[in-house]
Formats: sequence, C-alpha cells, structure tokens
Amino acid sequence: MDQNENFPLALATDCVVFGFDGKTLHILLIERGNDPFKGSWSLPGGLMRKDETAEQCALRTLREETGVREIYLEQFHVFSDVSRDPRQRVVAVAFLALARKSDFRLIAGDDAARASWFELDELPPVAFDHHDMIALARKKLPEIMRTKPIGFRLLDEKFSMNELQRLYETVNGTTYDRRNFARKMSSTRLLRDEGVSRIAAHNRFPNLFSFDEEAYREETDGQIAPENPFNI
Amino acid sequence: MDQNENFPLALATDCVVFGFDGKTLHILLIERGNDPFKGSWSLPGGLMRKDETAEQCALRTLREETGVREIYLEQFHVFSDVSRDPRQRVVAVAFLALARKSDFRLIAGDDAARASWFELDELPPVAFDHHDMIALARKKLPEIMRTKPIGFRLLDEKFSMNELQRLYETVNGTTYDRRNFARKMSSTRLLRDEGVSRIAAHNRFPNLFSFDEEAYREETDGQIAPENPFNI
DNA sequence: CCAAAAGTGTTTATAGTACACCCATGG
DNA sequence: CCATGGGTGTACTATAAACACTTTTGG
Repeated sequence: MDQNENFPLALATDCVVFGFDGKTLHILLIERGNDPFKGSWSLPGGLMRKDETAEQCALRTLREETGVREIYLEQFHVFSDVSRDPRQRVVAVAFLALARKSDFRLIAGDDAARASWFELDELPPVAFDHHDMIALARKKLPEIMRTKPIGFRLLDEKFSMNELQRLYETVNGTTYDRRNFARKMSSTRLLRDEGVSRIAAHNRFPNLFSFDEEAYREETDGQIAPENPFNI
Repeated sequence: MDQNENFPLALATDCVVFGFDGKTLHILLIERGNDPFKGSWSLPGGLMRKDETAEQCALRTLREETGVREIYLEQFHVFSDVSRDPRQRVVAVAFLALARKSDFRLIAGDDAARASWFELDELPPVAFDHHDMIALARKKLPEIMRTKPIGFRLLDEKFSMNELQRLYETVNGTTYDRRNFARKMSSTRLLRDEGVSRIAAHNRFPNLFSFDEEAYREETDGQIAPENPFNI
C-alpha cells in the first residue's frame, strides 16, 4: 500500500492570486529565497503538512510568504508531470485566488525574499511549471466569474458601476455598453446601493454599490444556484 | 524538502465513470478485493506510480480494474481530508469520466473482485469518501456538458435526436420541447446527419446523427472556444 | 476650459418558448 | 389497435444590443 516504500513523493500547493487595479489584472509572485530557482520568481505555495488539507496548506503558505489572508480560494488543477520539479517527484495542487489589492500589505516570509504584484502581461520568467499554472488560471477565470458572484472580491467593498464594468471587460477581453451593463447588473438584485460617493476624480460623484450576500443567499437557498448570476 | 522524511503520504486517483442507458445515469463501481473495505463497493482507482501522471494513473487503474479504456476523463477535485483513508494519509485526485456503456465488457482485475454499473439513485454504500466524490461529480456534470460538447460520449456513435434529448433532460433534471431542442441542436452545425436508421422500436425509423468533431474544430480553431456550444 | 466618468430611455434585432397534427413501426 | 417516437412551422414573448446628449467634477 505505502507508495513511499517505492519512491519519494511530495505534495505541494501553489496559488495564482489575481489582483485588479482598475485597468489590468495582476498576479502575486514571490522571489524565491531558496533553491531550486533561488532568486527567481514563483507562485506562492509550499509543501503540504501531515495535519492539513490542500486548502489549509494553500492558505498557510500564502500567509507565510505574502501576508495575504482571508482570501477567496479554489482548486483548479493538479499538475503531476513526472519531472516538473528537478529535485524529486512533486505533485502540485494549483489554486486560483482573488484578492483586494488594497487589503494587503505584502510581507516577505520564510521561503520568500519578497512578494510583489506583476501585471499579467509583463510577468518575469517564473520557476517550475508556474507559467502553465498562470495561463490555465487566466483561462478559467472568465468561466468562474460567470458562474459565481466572486468578481467583487477583486474590488473594494464599495465600488462604482464603472469599476465593476472595467473588471468584467478586462477579464472577458471585451467591452460592454455602459447602460446595458448597468441594467443587467441591477436586474440581478445582487447589488446593494450604498449611496453616492464623496470622492471623485475628474468626474461626477459616482453611485457606489456593494455585493449583497444576503440577497444572493436568498436567491439560491434551497434551490439550484443560478448558473449565470451575471448574465454578462 | 522531502515531505516523506516527515510523514507517510500517498497519492491516488479515483474515477467517477458515468454511463447512460437512455433513461438514467449510471456509475461504475468495483467490489473491493482487498482491505480496507474488502467486499464493499468503491470507485475504480488506485495509487499513483513513480513514472505516471495523475491522468495516466486514472486511465491505468480504470483499465486494470474494469477493462474500460479510451474514455473521456477530466480532473474535477482533490480530496485531501487528513483522515479520509483509515490506513495512512492518502490524497486523492478525483476524475470525472464519460463512457459508452455498450463499448465495454466489464472485467474484474487485480484489486477488484468485480466491476458493475449502478443506477445513480440506487447506489450501494461506497468506501472512503467516495460518496462525496460521486455527489460532486454529479453536481458538476451539467456545467461540464454545457461548456463542452462531450455528452456524445455517453451515447453510441450514432444516436437519434430523441436519445440526445433524453440525455440532456436527465443530466439537467428538466424537460425540453422536442421541436425547440432539435432546432437548437441543429443550429450548432455540430451534428452530422447520418441518415435514417433501419432499426426502430415501436416507432418510425429515426434519423441518426453523430458528433462532427471536424466542424467543432473549425468553429473553435484559432478562436476562443464557444462557452456554451449547446445552448441548452 | 477640458478630460473623464455619470445619469438617463427607446428602438430594433435576436433568441427563447409555447404549441398540434398526422405518420410509421413493432408487438 | 395501440403505444411510442418521428416529422414538421408559426406566433408570441423576453432578452440583448445599439444608440446620444447633457451634467458634474478636479485639475
């Protein structure tokens, strides 16, 4: 039964953490403090411990290496190529995460000299097969954001309709008509009107919204979750 | 680095194989020939070897335990609860698979006394956390069949429009208007008309169709894959 | 003054849905 | 003869998409 009698195997998690600055998507990378790939950039992650699940490991390593916590996380793929790690056999569970960039002050931890955001289309070379992980996460992001109301987790708690629209436009690589977009979003009843902002930049004070989790629970409770809450 | 110096860890795959008999969904289970859970039913699967990826392991164990080969397979979740296996720490990569029931003559292999199909709503108790795996796979199936044209893999190579409709109705737990369903399917241009069957059962000879992989590749080549090829 | 975003409705096009009659087959 | 599925078209409804002008704000 015991695989370890046959060959050494380790299990790790890696997190593709997305951030959004209003214009482009960003990825959170760490500069590796140890070999292999010492000094190069990689996704935050690390080896799973005896007493934790993959999810717990992902959260812990994120916290240790970047200071990021209380974040949206979901598994999206297992990378199990035989020689994806030069040291020994390591199978990685890859996670996709969404962060409010403003929520976090990045720290450098144990295994990471420093953590930093990079624009998605200006990424440095990354270690292992992390490039593939990022590409796959990016490919899955639109579908995930279509099927679950989680895009909000990339925005501040209160956001303008314009910010929400830019997010969906960036993620889906398209543009939407401003009025049609607002109408669709409002028709979901999943946005709570938070009144008018007192802050503006070269424009009128925008109306702010927040995601109404209660309304979402009411809509989905006891029923099948809507397959496309934002029909965008 | 080496996790195995700290604790014993094994990696396994388990496959939730769906079949369809025209009326209900079925799941392929094996009767376990070894402990733990000897004599009880479980999903086909087994421990990953040194020289194989998760996908290869899933295909191999399926072949060894059930005789099923050349099947549609995709990862859908990693189950990593600390005590999901009573023996030691085992993390499982769960796969969802679609089989043409008629294609396979089930065999019993190494680790499996016998393999057998069960109706989804008449499953026996299953080992480990396989019940959770089946439930999650069943939950994900509609979404997967909406976003990829893989439902065909549950039907014979040539199928009638009625068979296709029953499949989608069963998977999605709903009913469709016969004429609207046929119109939508035909409008995708992904069905090749194979002419009239010479076999019928208490009804007119139905027109048969097959999935036109070539047309699908043409539609998706160089472009983004359609997010909803069958808008059903 | 200017650039940037905000507010606001209507019309047209497309897609979805509902619906009924007669026919062919095997038992 | 009867149960089962097959073939076929139209009208209605709902949703999506296209589209322009004026206002507020900060620099």
